[in-house]
Amino acid sequence: MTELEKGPQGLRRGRGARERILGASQQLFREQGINHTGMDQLCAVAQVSKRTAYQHFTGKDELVTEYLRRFDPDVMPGVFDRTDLTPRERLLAAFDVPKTGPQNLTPLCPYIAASVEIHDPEHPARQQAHDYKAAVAARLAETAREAGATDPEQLGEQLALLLDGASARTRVLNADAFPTAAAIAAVLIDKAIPASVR
Amino acid sequence: MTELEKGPQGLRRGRGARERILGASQQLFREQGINHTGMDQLCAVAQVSKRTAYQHFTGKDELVTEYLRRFDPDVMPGVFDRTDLTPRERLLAAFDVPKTGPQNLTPLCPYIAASVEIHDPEHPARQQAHDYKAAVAARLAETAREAGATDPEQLGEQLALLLDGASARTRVLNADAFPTAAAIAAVLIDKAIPASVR
DNA sequence: AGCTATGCACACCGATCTGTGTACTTAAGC
DNA sequence: GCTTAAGTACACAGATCGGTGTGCATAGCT
Repeated sequence: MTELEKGPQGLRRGRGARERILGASQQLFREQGINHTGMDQLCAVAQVSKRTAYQHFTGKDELVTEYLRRFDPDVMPGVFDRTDLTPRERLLAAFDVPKTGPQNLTPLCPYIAASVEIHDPEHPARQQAHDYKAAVAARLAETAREAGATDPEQLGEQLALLLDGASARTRVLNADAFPTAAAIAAVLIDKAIPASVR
Repeated sequence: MTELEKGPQGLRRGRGARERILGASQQLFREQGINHTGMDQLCAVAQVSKRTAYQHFTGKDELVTEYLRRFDPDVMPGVFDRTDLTPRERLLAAFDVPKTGPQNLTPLCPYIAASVEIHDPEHPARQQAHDYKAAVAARLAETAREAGATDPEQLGEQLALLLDGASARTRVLNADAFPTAAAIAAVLIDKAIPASVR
């Protein structure tokens, strides 16, 4: 993808130091948060020297931003590409998120986490989070339109809010809040789609 | 309130160092987050020597916990004590939160912020957050029962999720998400209260 | 072989963090 | 005036933070 794979001279050394750094970021930022993960530990997990890390990224800020950008290509994988489901089923499938965190819980959305951990609203990572959340709402609205909703944009924004609420609440309460959100979603979807379409 | 106001010997010195420390916490933790607020800065704002701060609190952890505990007594002031409103109106009033943050936005709920900033689920501050959120849901459920909802507990949990979603989403998008949440709430409330009661 | 880009190991910098040790000051009660 | 509790000022410890400088090893291309 990047220009690094085919430099003027080869660079097969570590077979992708950048990948390992971003992989370690994904693991550590999720497990311990962004602020509590030092560059030393991150480089140790990535099996990369600190010097190399700072040759790939100008600083931790850029690394965090790139870490968030990595989720962009696949906005909610396993939801919108489920062509075997009806649009309505796809909207509900968005609330069936994998529970890969501790206590068999869904880990906090990394974009919410970053937006809370990083206080500066002008930080590029915050911008990434903003863009991603807007993209999710747009995808939901698009699917809502397919499902025949009268006001797809509104429904998309509503469902997006439910997802964020479930994510945040799951973290605070240490209990799965997505079923509650899904129940609300079902109500909103049924209300937004006129009976004639069903 | 505390045993400090009337010690064996007087202690009018600073007229409540503890209060000033907690006041500074409230301001700084909100404005810059918990992790990005050092004890030095906090003590400077509170006009208290660092030595005194550590005589009132065993450490920053205890200070953070106490800072959160301070919100407990008044769970959502200006909502549940509005006797001039019907129970239904009170439920909707919960979404009419003051916008005291930057850009005329509602600042992120301090309990969500603490739950994200503090990674350890066993941290007493996390427990505080858990208890508070459970208390809010209980209060909402109680009011829902007054309003005649068929399943008050469910409605309370749903509305609590909406509040958390609005708070988190406002932070991520830098845009007020509470109107959207209030619209959903209105739908849920109307659906939960049988027509015969209205 | 020689050049060059990439990466590593390791020491190191300055800043900042939580938390303490020490000696001095102030106010209240006896 | 003496004692005692509370607070202050200030230096400092120990750790960690993000980030750099330096010298050396390695791999691919020409």
